[in-house]
Amino acid sequence: MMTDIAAAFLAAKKKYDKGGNALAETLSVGALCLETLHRSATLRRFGMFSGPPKIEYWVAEDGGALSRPYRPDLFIADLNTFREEARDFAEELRLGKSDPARFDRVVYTTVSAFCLCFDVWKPKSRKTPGTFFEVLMASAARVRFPKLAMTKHIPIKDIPVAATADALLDVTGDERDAAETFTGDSVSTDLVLTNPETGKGAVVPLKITTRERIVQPFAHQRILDSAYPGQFASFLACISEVQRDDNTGTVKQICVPGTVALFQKHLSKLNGLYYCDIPVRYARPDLGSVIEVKPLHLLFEDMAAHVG
DNA sequence: GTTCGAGTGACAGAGAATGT
DNA sequence: ACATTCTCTGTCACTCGAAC
Repeated sequence: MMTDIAAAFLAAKKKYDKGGNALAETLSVGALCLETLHRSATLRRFGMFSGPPKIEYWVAEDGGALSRPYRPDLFIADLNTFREEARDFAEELRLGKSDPARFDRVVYTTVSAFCLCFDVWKPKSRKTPGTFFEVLMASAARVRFPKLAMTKHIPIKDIPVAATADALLDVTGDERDAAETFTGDSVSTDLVLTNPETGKGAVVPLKITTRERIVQPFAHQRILDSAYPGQFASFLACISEVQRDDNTGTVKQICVPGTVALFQKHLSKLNGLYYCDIPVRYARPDLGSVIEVKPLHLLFEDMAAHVG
């Protein structure tokens, strides 16, 4: 059964890589995952996030293998309901306006169903769920913004290194010459949408979890700020930040609010953090006053506002 | 073939919270 | 007051798959 899911995903990715619109395909993969979970796994309560507020999490289980925790209140468990919601979601994207709750729930369910399948039946494959999230959101963006150019890389051309980086090192003349003539630089991200008319671009790093890589979007934004001042804005899009604690039967939200605030104040400014499932710690006003943390359905609106 | 990036389990140190 | 446990954050090691 995992071969079916993997094959369906591969076909969708292939179409997306070739520049096609793979939204319908990725949503179908989500439905296939949901169907497979109902047929071959048990969906059951796992435990609570300690809060406040307390939040209930469920897991998928098969043959002793447990999935990551998911939120049943955001997860469309019924297959027929999901198919209907997914169809409406795609239609609304085409029209350029989305129902907020539907947007978050469809994305959350599609990605979570895929993750749960991989957690239970192909746990060694760590990278694939993140790629799936990327293909889904990029395909959705392609439908929502047909006029914007879509890439994954931003070339950094002909910018003297001495002018872009802070003068932290007192390099010798030879070293500086070597650095200034290096021209192969490029910022590699998940998704970049650029308006050909205004030249403005939205950079969207897409991550299942930011843990361990949180510095990356800030570093990229900093590079872009010095290479193309005022042109690019970053919108960090994530699903959730949770981890099972099997010792206590609880769910932990893995957050680094101090680090995020520090980077936002002193490294570079992201336009915002966007979550399907905003971690409790990130929803608090002390962090919100430093960086905006919003539900995922506002992502496309905010991107549109930036690129014009 | 090799290299590289993404995601995850595990763990360590600091400091806070709790127990005795 | 002291000891123990918990929480928060940062880091390492590892695997897989994509890219070269």
